[in-house]
Amino acid sequence: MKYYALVDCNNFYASCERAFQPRLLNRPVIVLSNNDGCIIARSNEAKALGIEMGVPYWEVRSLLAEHNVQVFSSNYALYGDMSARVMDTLQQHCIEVEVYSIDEAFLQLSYCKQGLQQYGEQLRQVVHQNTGIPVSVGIARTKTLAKLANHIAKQQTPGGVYLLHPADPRLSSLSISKVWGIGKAYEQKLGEIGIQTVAGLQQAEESWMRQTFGVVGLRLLKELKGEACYALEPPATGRAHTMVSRSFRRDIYQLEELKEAISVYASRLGEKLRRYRQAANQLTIFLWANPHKNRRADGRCYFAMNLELPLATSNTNTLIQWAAAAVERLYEEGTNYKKAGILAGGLQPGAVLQTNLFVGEQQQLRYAKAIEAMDRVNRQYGRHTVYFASCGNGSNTWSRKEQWRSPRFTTRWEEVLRVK
DNA sequence: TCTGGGGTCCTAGGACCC
DNA sequence: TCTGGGGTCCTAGGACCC
Repeated sequence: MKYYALVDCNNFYASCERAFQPRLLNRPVIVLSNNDGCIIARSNEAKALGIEMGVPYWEVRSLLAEHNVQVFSSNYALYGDMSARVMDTLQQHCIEVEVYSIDEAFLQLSYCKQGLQQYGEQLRQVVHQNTGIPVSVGIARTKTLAKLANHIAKQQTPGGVYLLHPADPRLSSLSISKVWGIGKAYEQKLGEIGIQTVAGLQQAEESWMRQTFGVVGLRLLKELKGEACYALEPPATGRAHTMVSRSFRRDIYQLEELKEAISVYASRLGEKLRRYRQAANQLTIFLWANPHKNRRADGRCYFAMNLELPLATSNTNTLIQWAAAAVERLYEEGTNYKKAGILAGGLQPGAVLQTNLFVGEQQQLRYAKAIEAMDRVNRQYGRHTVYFASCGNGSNTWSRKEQWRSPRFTTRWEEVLRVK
């Protein structure tokens, strides 16, 4: 019989902060989103204080101060590196691993000879030993059930490992909102016809699920009943889209500032594309007016423009030109813009060198070399060491806040932990 | 004052074609 | 007066995920 395990890091970002700062142990810790806007990770102590996920920071500032909660800005360099260490450890102990997100992996246990429970406990121990990150392990016959098992492991079992059978009595009191694939809308729709628990949902008619929630709903039901519809995914060969978008620290009214912002985002997009060795055929540039304080008569918030590029590219210079031109056309005076972004689609592999009648190969080669040199310098000395003039010199007043970022302990020599 | 970012998949509906 | 039907492709938008 084939089994799936879901290994999920507990309070991942908060645990990463703790791994290098023992003073944080047993104290409430939270991590904020970009722009220090919302709370996106909480240690158990912080959860116990009633601090909810996704809450704006300013709403709970006094509560945080009152309980001496330790606050951090997101430090993605640190989290990404810690994630890689956790995944390496898992791959050393299981042949079939699907890295599902930065803090989760599915394992397929068909060849596991030991007891499943014991195997889970060993995994937990070795990951903690190698990385300092605590994980929970859920095991079941389908991925959807393994996700649920992991939820139970976190909430209800001291050992952090749970083996779940489709007929487990705990499912008759477990809310459907905990099921992987059921969000707010589906929870409400199911609630309207009296389905609130997982056990209740397991009784639903397959034909009704198919009709009401499409193939996704049907698969979800089958998985809950123990019939596997999702296998381990092979490693992604490349994303379909790549996006860079950011909120501004304050509303922007001026075209020049918007163009500067989109140039910075286009530069980041170029870096991403080049890192994945991809080139984009299509770009979507979008602007958001502030939805919380909309100053427009028509109330519109979203403005976007699609572009087909004559040549697939990952060249920053080209991306900036297209993006800035799109912003000029989208811009309307008097609108308070809060966010902008750039999405690359139609991605092709490699394609560093593209020529056409107007830009000769020699010219392209020179561009490519210049960009390559720029990437190298920025990797070594930090982003924004070399940049395009249209991106401004970084002294703007719109870019994000990052007040409490911890050192990048594992990826920057100058920030390595010092032990006295 | 202050409200995240980056993805995927599916479906409905329009355009177009024969 | 009577005014087809079925297929494909594309896009926008909704739902979900972490």
